[in-house]
Amino acid sequence: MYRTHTCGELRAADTGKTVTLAGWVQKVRNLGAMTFIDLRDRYGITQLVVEEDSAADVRTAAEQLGREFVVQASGAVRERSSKNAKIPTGDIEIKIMELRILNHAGTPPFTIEEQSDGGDELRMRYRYLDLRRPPLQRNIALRHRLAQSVREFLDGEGFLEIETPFLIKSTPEGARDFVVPSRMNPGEFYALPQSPQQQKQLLMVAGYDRYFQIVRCFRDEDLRADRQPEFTQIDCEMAFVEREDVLRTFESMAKHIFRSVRGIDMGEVAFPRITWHEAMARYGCDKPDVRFGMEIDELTDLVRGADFPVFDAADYVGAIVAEGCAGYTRKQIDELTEFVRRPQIGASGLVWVRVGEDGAPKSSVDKFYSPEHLAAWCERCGATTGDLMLIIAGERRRSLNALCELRLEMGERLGLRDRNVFAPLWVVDFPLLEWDEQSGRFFAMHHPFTSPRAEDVELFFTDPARVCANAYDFVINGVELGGGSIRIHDSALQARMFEVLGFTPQEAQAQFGFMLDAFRYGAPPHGGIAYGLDRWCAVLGGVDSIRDFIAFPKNNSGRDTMLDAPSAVAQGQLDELGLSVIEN
RNA sequence: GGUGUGGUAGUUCAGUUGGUUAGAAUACCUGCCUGUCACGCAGGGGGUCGCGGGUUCGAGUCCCGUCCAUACCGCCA
Repeated sequence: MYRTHTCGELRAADTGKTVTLAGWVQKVRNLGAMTFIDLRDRYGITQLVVEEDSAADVRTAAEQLGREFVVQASGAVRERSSKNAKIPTGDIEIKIMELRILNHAGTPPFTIEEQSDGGDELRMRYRYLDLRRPPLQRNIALRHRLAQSVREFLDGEGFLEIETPFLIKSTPEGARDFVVPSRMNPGEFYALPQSPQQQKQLLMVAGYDRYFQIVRCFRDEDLRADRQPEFTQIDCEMAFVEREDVLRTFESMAKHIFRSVRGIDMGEVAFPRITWHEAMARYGCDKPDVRFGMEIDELTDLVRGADFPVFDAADYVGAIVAEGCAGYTRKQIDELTEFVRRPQIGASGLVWVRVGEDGAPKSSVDKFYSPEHLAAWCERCGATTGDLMLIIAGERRRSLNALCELRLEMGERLGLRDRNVFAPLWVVDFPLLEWDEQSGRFFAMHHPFTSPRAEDVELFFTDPARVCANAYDFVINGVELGGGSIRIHDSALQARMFEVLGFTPQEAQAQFGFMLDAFRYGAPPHGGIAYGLDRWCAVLGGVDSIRDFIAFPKNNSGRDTMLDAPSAVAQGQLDELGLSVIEN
């Protein structure tokens, strides 16, 4: 037996026990006649002591120790003469009677501590060392608890966890597929699933009316802090349900998760819902952070005809009000102007109105607008004494996006985005289709199996651009944690969808024939949702990046720097697959 | 594909207007030390300043190119 206890569990009550611990040497403090060794495992740190009266072989072994050596130590638990309140085991130490070096270790390239001194790149290359650090261990444990909590809840609701294949068929819609060449079928390729969408719908046809899977998904697109080429979905689907059933079920799941992972009781009240159009108008984006107000108000109708060319030329003028910010200095406002003019935000400028102590508004456009004008704007936006109104004008979509970013920035500056506050929200009634100028065709905003709202089905055959989808996104704190829809289960409606998307019936049959066939044999009404497990982790952990919750993530270029993947393969492998690589 | 930021000791970083032998902290090595827990004290070793080119009497510093990392935009049904 390598150990009787872990390094995190011994307390003063264990005094006198003879124990054996095993772990990694965190630190050796040699004071001459006595040596203290901090022994670490994932449960904690326990102090070991070697003294002058210790056996010679113990003292010899202790002298050889270096950081991250793997050792086994036996001895008696005793109370410390000077206690350490910083660690849970700080009241005791182990007087070593036997010390066995189980393995030597080279000096690690960075310190294995709460706060490491290693940069991202280095820690990624030595991920197994980074994973020894307590913050990462906590993250990985949080991920585990989340997954357990999900299984617990869904199992209780009668969902079956069913595995679906990773080697499937490539489809041209949506994100790029990772493709896998087939040796037995030269010149042909599998694709890795972007999600098990089709399979889960087929499971509904197959009668498994409540399905879920915690499943890896793959998308060959560029990465972000919250996007990895392989990521994990909590994929769920239900049959014989309407939107309301799905929202209610998964609202309960969200509450269950918060309770079991964070100990937060979100109460009985239903999560707020907002339509997509409303979200765009009030927050400028489809995943609003509703931890704070500062909503957008449109001023377009109030600003026309005052010979201010910028506003007259704009097809949209909108504003947010930063409460109590009338005292912002020229420098601070210049900073905000710089912020909204950054290319990725793309506003051309920022107009401000300050409401002074006397209640009189002053603005950067006083030349063009009377105090009455400004007062009308203030009334529209609800700006009162001490407030700062920030106005952006231009093309509608772009200006709303800029206002959205500005709102988030101001929320951050004003401390309104507390990481321990969670504001969940359903965004519903997304447009079904998006017109793409470049290719001159519609694309499904969600995916081509998304059903129109019942009331829009007729419109779908006459004016598809105006149709709303029976789709919903789950958003917390401005992060899209999941999305889903009620699916099409009617083959005529599905055929119409492919027609609108510009597929000929032959193309639709070639790509999705198995779905269309299946729908001819009794598809029940069904719908579902898929959550990003990694993003759930990040939100619950209060951080922006999902990488710290993935044991072995990819870097920004999609590389695994530890494995050095992707990499070239041997010519023989290529020959077998009937592939050749073009050098450039 | 694009924009911003960064790349100097094992590591985290500083490095002025282009000017002597490129510094600090930490880690590492050696010695001393009986209550440390960021142990302390004394000493020591450690550098292709990402790479290539250019300007210059002289480049870590300026210019061009390139690679890598990172955040974002495009992209992500």
